[in-house]
Amino acid sequence: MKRNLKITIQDVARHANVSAGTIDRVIHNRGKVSADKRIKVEKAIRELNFNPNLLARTLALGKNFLICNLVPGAPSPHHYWSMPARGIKMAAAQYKDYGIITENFYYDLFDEASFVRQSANLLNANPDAVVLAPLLLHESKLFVHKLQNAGIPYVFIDADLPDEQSLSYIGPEVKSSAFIAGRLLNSVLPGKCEILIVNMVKGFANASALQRMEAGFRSYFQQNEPPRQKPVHVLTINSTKKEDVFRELERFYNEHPAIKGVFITNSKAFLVSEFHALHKLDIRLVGYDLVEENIAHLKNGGIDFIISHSPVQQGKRAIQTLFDYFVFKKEPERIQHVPLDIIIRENLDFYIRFNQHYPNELKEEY
Amino acid sequence: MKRNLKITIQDVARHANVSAGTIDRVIHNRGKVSADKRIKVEKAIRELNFNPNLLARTLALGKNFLICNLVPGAPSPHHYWSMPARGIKMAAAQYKDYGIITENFYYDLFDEASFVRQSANLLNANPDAVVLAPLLLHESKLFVHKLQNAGIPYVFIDADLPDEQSLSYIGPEVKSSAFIAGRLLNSVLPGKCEILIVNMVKGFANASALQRMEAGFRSYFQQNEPPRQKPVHVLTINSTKKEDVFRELERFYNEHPAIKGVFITNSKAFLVSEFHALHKLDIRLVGYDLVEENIAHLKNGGIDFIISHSPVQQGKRAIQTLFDYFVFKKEPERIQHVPLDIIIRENLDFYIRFNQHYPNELKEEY
DNA sequence: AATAAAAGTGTGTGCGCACACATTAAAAAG
DNA sequence: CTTTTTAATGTGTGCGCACACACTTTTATT
Repeated sequence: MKRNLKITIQDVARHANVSAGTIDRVIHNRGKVSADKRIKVEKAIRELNFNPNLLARTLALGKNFLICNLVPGAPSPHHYWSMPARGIKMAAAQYKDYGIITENFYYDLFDEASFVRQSANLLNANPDAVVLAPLLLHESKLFVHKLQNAGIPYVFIDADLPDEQSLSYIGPEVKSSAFIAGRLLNSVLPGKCEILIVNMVKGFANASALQRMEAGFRSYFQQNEPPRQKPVHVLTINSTKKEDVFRELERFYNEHPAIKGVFITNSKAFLVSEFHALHKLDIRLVGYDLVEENIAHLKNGGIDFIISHSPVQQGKRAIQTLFDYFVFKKEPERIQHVPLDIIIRENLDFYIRFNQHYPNELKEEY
Repeated sequence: MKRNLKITIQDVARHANVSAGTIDRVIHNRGKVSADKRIKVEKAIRELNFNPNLLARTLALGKNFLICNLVPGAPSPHHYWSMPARGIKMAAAQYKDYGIITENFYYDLFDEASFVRQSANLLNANPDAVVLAPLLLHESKLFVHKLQNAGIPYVFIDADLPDEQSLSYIGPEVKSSAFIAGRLLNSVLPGKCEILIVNMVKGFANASALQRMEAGFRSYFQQNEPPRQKPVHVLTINSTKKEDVFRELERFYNEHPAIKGVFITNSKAFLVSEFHALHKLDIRLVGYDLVEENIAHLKNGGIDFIISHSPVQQGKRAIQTLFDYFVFKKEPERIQHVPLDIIIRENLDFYIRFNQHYPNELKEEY
C-alpha cells in the first residue's frame, strides 16, 4: 500500500515550464498553443510517460452515456436470453462509474408487434447507443434505419445483418459453427448411417442464418475423406412445444429408421433427447447453448456435444465495445466472432463456473 | 450524452438532514455517530439507493497496491508463458487508474537458482500481494512461507500447492483435463490399438501434477463401455530438445508399432507431430496449449486436439481477484478452475482472436 | 501611433469522495 | 454551577482532470 507516484498534468506542466491549461490544450488539441510550447509539452509528455488518469477525467467530465439494449426477453433465468442479459449487466456494473448507463428493452421473439413497440420505447429514451439482437429481420431493419437517421450508433449481438452499418457484430460465425457440429457428431457415429438436422421455428425468425447453418453442417459430410459421406435429412418443425416436436419426430423416425445422429439448430436439443430416452433410441445428438435443460441431458448422456457461443461474453463485449468507442474513441472491429466452445460432460462444470458466475456482479455493500 | 444524475454523498446528507461528514462516518463506521442520526442516514442511503462512486473514492484515497508476479519468463512472444503475462498486463492496464501497480519477476523454469534470486528481488520490492506460478515445488514452498510470515497475500496460477494458504488457485483441474484428452483421443482412434503418454521433463518440475494427469488420462481407458480399454504406455523424456525427443520416439515406436494415439502432457505436442510427419506415421495426437507451433500443426492436421487452459484468462483473473480483494475486500474462492477448452482446427481462429488479442491493451496515444 | 482583434497563456472551480480538523453539544468532574 | 472531558457533528482541502474565464502578449487594422 504505497502512496501515489503518478505523473500528473502538474508534473508535466512543471517539466515543460508552462501551466496546466496549456498541457490540457495540447492533449485535446483545443485552442491556441504556440508551436514551440506545443513541442516542449509533447516532449515532456513523452519523457515523463504521462498518461492521463481516466478516473479523474471521467469524474471531471461528468458525462453519461445511455446504452439501450433491445433483446428478446428471458421467460426464466435459465432461458438462453438471460445470458447475454447477464453479460450486459456485468459490464454495466463494471463501467457504471465511468458514466455508462444501461437500460433494457425486451421483446417477444414470436411477436413482431412487441418488437415494434419496444423499439419505439427505446427511441423515446433517447439513447447514445444501442445493442440489438436483430432476430426479427424485417422489423430490425426498419428500426436500424431509424437509428441510422438519428445518428445513433448500434452493435449487433447474436445475429448479424451484414448489409447494415452497425458499429460491430458480436456473435458466432454460424457456418463454421455448424461445420464443427458435423465433425463432432460424426466422431461418435458409426461408419454407415443417416443424419438429421432438426429446425424448430415459429414464424420466419432468421431464415438466412438457418440456411447458412445447414450449408455449414452439410459441407462437412460432403467431403469424402475418411468415413464421412452420409445422407443428411432435414426436419423442420413449426413449433417448440414438446407435443408437436415429439409427434413430428415420431413420424420422421418411422420413415427413416437409419438415423443415428441428429443436429438441432436451436437451444432445444433436450427435447429431442427426451424423446430418445422415452423411446430408448440410441441416437447421437449435437445441439446449441448451455441452457439448464441441455446441461442436464449432457450430464445424463442424452446429448453428446453442445456448442456454446459464449452468450454471456456477447453481452459483455457489446458494452465493452461501446465503452471503448465513447471513452477512448476507439473504432471497433466490424466483426467480432465469438469462440465456438465445444462442451462435453467433462468440461461442462468448469466452463459454466468460470464464464457465467464470475464476480463484478455489482457490490452494493461496503 | 446526458448530464450526471447520480446520487452523491451530498444528496444523502441533505435528505437525512446531516452533513457529509456524518454520512462518511456511517459508511465507514468510523468515529462517533448518535443512534438516531445513524438510523436516519442508513434510511436515506437505502431510500436514495446511494452507491459510492468508486472513481471518486479511489481518486480521493490515492492508495496504490503493488502486485508482484513471479512467473516463468517467456523466451519468445509465442512461448506459453507469454500468455499469462499478457493477461496480467491487460488486467493491469484496466485497473491501473484504481491504483493497481504490477511488477513482473521472471524465473527460468529449469534453473532453481533463478527462482530463488528473483523471489528475493520480489520481496525487496515490498509488494502488497503476489501472483505466483509455483512450478518449482520446493523453492515455491519456501518462498510462500516467507510471504506467509510477512503477511503478504498471494494467489497461484497454473499450478496449485493445495497445502499452502493461498488466497486462490487459478488454473486447471488437471485430472479432468487429462480425462478429456483421453476421450478426445479415443474418438479419433480405431477400436483396437495402443496408446502412449509422452512426458518431457527437465528436472523435477511438478511431478505431482504429472501423476494426476496420467491418472486422469488412464481412467478414461479403464472404463469399459464402448470401445475403450486400450493399453496405455508411458514414455518420459528428460529433455525438450528436438533431437532427444526424436531419438526417444524412434526407439519407442520401434518397440511398440501398435501405437495409434499419443497424449503429450506439455506444450510440445508439435515436436511429436513433426516426428510423425517426418516418418509418415498415421498417429493421432492430443496435446496442450495454443502456442504458435501447436497452432500450425493443428492446422495441418498433425495434431487433432489441443486442450487449452485459458492462460491469458489466468493472468487476468489473478489480477482481478486481487483487485476485488483489495478494493472491495472481497474474499475470493479458494479454487477457480479455468475452462478446459477443446480446440480443433475449425474453432481455432475464433478462439485465438477473441481471447488473446482483445483490446484494453493500454492506449498510450495522444 | 492608437486601437481593435486575435493569439497565446495562466487561474480557478467543480466532479464525488476521504480524511484531517474545527466546532458545538452533552456529559463528567470538580 | 463552572471547568474539563468526551461525544457528536460540520467544514475545508485535495485527489487529477476538463473547462470556463481572465489575463497578457502579439499581430492586424485604420
